[in-house]
Amino acid sequence: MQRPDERKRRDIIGAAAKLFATRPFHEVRLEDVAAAAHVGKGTVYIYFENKDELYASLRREGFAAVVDRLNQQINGDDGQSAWDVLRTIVKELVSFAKGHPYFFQLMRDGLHPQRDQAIVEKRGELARLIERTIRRGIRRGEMCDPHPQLTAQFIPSLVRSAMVFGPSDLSAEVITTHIVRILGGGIGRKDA
Amino acid sequence: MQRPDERKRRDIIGAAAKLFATRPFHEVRLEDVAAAAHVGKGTVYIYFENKDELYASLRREGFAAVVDRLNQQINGDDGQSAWDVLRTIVKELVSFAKGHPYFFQLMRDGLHPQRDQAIVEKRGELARLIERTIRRGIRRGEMCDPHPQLTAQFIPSLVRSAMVFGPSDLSAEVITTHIVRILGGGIGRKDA
Amino acid sequence: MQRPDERKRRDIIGAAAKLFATRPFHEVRLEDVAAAAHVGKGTVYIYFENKDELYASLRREGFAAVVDRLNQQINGDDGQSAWDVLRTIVKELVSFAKGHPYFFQLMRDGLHPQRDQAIVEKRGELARLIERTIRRGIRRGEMCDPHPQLTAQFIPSLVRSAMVFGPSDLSAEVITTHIVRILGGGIGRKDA
Amino acid sequence: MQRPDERKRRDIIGAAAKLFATRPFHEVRLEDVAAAAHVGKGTVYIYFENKDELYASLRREGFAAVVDRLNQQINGDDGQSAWDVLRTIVKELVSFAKGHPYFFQLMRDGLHPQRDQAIVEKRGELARLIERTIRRGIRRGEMCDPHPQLTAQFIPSLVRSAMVFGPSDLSAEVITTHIVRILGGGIGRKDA
DNA sequence: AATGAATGAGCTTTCATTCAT
DNA sequence: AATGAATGAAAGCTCATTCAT
Repeated sequence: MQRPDERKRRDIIGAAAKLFATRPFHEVRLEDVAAAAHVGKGTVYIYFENKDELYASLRREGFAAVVDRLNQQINGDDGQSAWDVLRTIVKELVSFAKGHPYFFQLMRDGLHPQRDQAIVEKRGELARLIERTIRRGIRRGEMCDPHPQLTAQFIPSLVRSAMVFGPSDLSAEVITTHIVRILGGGIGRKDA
Repeated sequence: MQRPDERKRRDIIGAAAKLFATRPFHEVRLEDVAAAAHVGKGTVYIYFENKDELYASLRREGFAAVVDRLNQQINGDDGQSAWDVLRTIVKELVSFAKGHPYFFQLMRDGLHPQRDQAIVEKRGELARLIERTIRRGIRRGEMCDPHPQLTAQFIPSLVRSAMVFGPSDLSAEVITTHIVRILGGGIGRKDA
Repeated sequence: MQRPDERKRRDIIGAAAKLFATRPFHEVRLEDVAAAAHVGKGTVYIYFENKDELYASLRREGFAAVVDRLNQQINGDDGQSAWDVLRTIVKELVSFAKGHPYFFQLMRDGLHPQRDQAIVEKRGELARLIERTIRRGIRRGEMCDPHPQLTAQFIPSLVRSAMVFGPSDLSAEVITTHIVRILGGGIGRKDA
Repeated sequence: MQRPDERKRRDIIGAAAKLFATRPFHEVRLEDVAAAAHVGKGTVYIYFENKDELYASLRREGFAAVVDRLNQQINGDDGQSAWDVLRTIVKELVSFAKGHPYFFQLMRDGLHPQRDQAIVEKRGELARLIERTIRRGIRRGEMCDPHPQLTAQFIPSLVRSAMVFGPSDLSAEVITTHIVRILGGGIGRKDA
């Protein structure tokens, strides 16, 4: 007697992530997802209610993974400056994006939007995490930002932008540095 | 590309833009587009080859409109500082986004991506226009940016980000100012 | 510009009736119905919501046709005796059953039962029509029946029974006569 | 046909009877049957070849049970009048129908018909048993029926009709009496 | 023997596209 | 040119059946 297999679920999610990021939703046939995950078509329906649910799970879990990773990286040290934390956040986002090109693209999809409350929730969690860091920076006198909430939304977007539209030969390091640089001082002339 | 009734063509594009921005591609039925444009289903096929072409046209023309507007605003005065130009660009992008929320969301859709070469081309045109401005700023000693190409991609993304995920009660003025402010000096502490 | 075609609807109903009576519901593929009606698969969905609805329509309209025919045959003459009317009813039911072997079988299907209110309604209409005749016979002293409502249900069942399980070589006349004979005097010994 | 656990087999048959009588064949999932019988899905396949076979077994055994019961009731006394026997038959049929509403409905299902030869056989056995009684009545001068074969089919149908479509508050006694009454003398006026 | 996870044939249904009017 | 009825390819999904445990 077999038990539902968590590993199989992850296989399916993985295969789906790849396919959904490769082509638009309606061009991904469930049969292909199943084949890519080396399971039967019906098996997908054991682990996911339907195609929409599979897609939503994908995004939900992608967010959760990022947020978890960020929380781990950040929570430990409390002595860090807000800028250290912000750099860590950007660095993690970029590194995650490089490692999971599929997830990241799906996570910032603005067209399958507010439908799934859990995703909105997760996105908000990420945004709040960033916003909190900025506000801490302001309190500590390290930062100055009249709209930290808006800026918090900007940061993942900058990462996405670099990944999706930017030159493909840039390293994670370069992208991270450039984003932090802009946040730090813009692109105005630097004088001594 | 003159077609029998140019007004009808615009009606269809308008209706399509609204629907495509509201729900994902595969949930937009051509029948809905036709109904929203107050034409018959067959009529859509007189003006557009097929659904994909309609979607591509939409995005292509959206880009063209933005680029045209920017070119008009910028080309006139050549005496302006690069910062003036950049502020104009951001302002125009935000204003266009506010006026055409549908177009703008579609134009930055990262999921139906490099398929249509003409769109990649158009997106590139916009990016180059911005990049050129930054490079001019650098040449004139007004700006300092080791990756102007990347920064050029950032700017429309910031606008999109503000529109799609930002608090919905922000005015165009506020958004513009915030983006320019970050580009100008980041969110670091401002000292005299 | 074509208009929805009532003839096409009847074609589909006809083809469906034949198939649904030939094999059980789940063995009737919509594709076969479409083929038998000489229309495309999608066309069926223009005229009927789905397979269940098609089946229900079939039964609904079958009942309506029988009831209509009976009403026509009966309403005219009011001078007739209740027995004349009852014989007409049986005769019509048998003749309808012989002419529409498919409809009749579907109409008395006891397994797709109370689901569709309209069918229950129609079945009730037929039953009441028969019951009314019996009650009239009782009032006129021509009949004697302590449970006319139950007897009214018996009559279509006798017809169905003869059609579905009876020897297939019996003529409509013989069946009608036998049913009326039983109703008239049972199978007890007839003495002068 | 002894099987490992005869009780389990009966559980499955019982659960299946209930479900198959409640909804049409294609809406009964084997999983539901298994659940209702408190066994695993695979277990059903140990006792029955497949779904069709399960359904057929159900009906076959239902018929066998009825026929057995009737034979027991009848064969004993040979001194009885044909009417006594006929009344016993009707009474047993009604009582069986009340006790096994599921079986009885299925046994007269006209839509899954002549497929299974064994069922046709069983149905024929019941019909012959009744027909024989009528013929005996005729021989003894107690009955008069030009089509005993047809009448034999009528009798179980009348029972089914009363069960499925008749008012649900009628007792077995009333139904039996009414059927026998009709067979005995129809619904014509009774004169001294 | 018993189970229920896995499978995929096969069904229903949708919808882009065609085309007669 | 304009329409929407008609079409059927193609997709999602179900569920009878199998089989590893």
